[in-house]
Amino acid sequence: MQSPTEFVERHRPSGSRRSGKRDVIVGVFLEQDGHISPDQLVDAVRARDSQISRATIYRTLQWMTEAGIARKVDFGEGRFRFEHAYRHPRHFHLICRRCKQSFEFLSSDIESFIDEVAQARAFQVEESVLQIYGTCEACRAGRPAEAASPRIDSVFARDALRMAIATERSGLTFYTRAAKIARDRRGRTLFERMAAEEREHLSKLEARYRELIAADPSLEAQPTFLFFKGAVNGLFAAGADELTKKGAGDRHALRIGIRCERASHRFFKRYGDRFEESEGKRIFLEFADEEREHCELLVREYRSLRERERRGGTVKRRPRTA
Amino acid sequence: MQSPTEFVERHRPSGSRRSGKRDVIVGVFLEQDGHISPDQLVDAVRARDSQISRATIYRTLQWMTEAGIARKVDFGEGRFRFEHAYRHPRHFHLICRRCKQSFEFLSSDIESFIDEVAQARAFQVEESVLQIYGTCEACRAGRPAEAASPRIDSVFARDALRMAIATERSGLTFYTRAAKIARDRRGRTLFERMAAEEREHLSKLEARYRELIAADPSLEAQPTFLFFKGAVNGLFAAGADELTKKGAGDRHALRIGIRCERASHRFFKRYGDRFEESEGKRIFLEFADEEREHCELLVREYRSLRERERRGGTVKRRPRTA
DNA sequence: ATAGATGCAAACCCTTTGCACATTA
DNA sequence: TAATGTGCAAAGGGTTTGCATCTAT
Repeated sequence: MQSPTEFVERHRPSGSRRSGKRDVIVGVFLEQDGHISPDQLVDAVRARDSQISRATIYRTLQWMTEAGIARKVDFGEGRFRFEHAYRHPRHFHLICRRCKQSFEFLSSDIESFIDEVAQARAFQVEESVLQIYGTCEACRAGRPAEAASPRIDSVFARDALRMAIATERSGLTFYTRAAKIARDRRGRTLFERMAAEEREHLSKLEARYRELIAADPSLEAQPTFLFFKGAVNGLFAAGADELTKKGAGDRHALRIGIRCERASHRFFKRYGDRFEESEGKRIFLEFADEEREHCELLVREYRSLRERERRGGTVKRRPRTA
Repeated sequence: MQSPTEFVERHRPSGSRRSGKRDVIVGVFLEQDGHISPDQLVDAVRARDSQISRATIYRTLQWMTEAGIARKVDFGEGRFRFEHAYRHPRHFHLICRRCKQSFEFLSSDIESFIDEVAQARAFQVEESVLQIYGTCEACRAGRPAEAASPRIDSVFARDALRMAIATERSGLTFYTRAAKIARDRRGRTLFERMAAEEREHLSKLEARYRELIAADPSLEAQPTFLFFKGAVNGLFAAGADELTKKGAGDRHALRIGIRCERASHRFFKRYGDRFEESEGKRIFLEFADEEREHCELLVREYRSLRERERRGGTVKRRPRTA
């Protein structure tokens, strides 16, 4: 796992010189969590070190933003705030107007609809900002603001795992059902093997999940960071439905499987790529890899099945290029 | 349909006095479309009338915002912009960073996921801001910015109609299927009647749609304003699916129908209520009313069916309160 | 030696406000 | 007449910048 220093080094632009003051500012900034205003940063920096000018802090904020170390956010307060990107994926915000606290989340569902809208307009998206203003639970209940949650990084990892697990589960359902439905023995064997493999991956992912929770038991109770309802439904669950509806043959089932694995791969890959270095990112990319392997396996089987059909003359339909 | 003057009168707060200058500012403001900055408004106002002080314009903008005539928006430019609410529902924005133009849209899909996220956090939503930054089609193609589209009002009405039509269609499918499946004659008759009614409403809505398009043929080609994929799938389509899956009996089918009509009613009512006075709002509310009537009809039939079952002793299951 | 970093204060931009004056109910 | 609205200029907050000075490469 990447350290803050490595993170900064990786982002440092080539033309720029090292400077003690900037290092202090960047260091202090990375220690903050949440979305701080330049003023807050000035206070925090001055607490640690001597007299650093406000201008330098503004300049360093700009420098960090350009380097990708900081993100400038605007909560409509008439001034900007900054959040750091270290182990901190882009996200949306729920903003309490009473206590000014903000809560972060991501939703692959919302993002996929955003993509859809943009596509309908042939609009090329660079950045999406979603801010939900209102009153948080604590404020409505008259309770004091809650203690800061653990670093978002772990919550993100937790949800990435949950997402992978949910996908793996729907995959398991899919292959189990496919095995039951399969007509020829070889197809059944493959599907059973896939089901077994999903089961194995599943237990690995679950073990990893338990490990994560064991390392920090408070993690489990943290509110969801990554919402992904449609994502999972859209992957294997829909495929499993399709299986039952159409009374599909083996080859058809294979095709559905390939489609699902491919969609799943693409999904996890895309998400993984989008995020800054983090545990969640790694989980996504690893899972994307597994899905790619599954996909290749199915494709090989599909080809071999068609080959056998052709040779054995048992071709039921017109040969079609996948 | 409401005129700008009526609109302003309806929103004028009781304590405030009439004033010629304010009237001019409000008038000029309502003529603008898009999201204008105070500076732009100053220019526009001064072009029409004498010397109105910048301070007055700022004060009037604040006055309009409090009165609900204007909405303050923040595109992260370090200053605010204002858009008027006259025949102009709240919406989300696609913002082109190159030409600074912004495109408006709404998505019931996104909004329902926002609700879901908020609910998971027990967060009470007051306002959601979604801004998608990027490059618009015209800019990417090197074309000049497109001519201003017709007033968003008509596009909104068009999409409200499309949405109602889509819902009506899925309702028609539902009742047609229900009629086919129905076991007893009376149930079949009811479903057939409902199907006929949906068909009639459908043709009315379609006529209205054609009328709208005839009044302004350019309307049809306008990009979607209101996205509603999930909404329609979530209403009758899911109900129709359920019918086939479960091989439901008449009573069950009635229950599903009631649930769908109710969901549909709630959906259109909620949206209608949320919008400012506009043609789209009216369409939503009218449609909500129709769905409520359907719902009542089904409920009456459901009660009578249960009554007959009880009297005739043909009660198949435990009597349960709906 | 030279480009980049820093401090200071002034400038900037957008917006709000105090106060005297004008206007409306 | 009493409460609002208007103009002017000044103040306000947040942010950027010009310029002299310093410092890392």
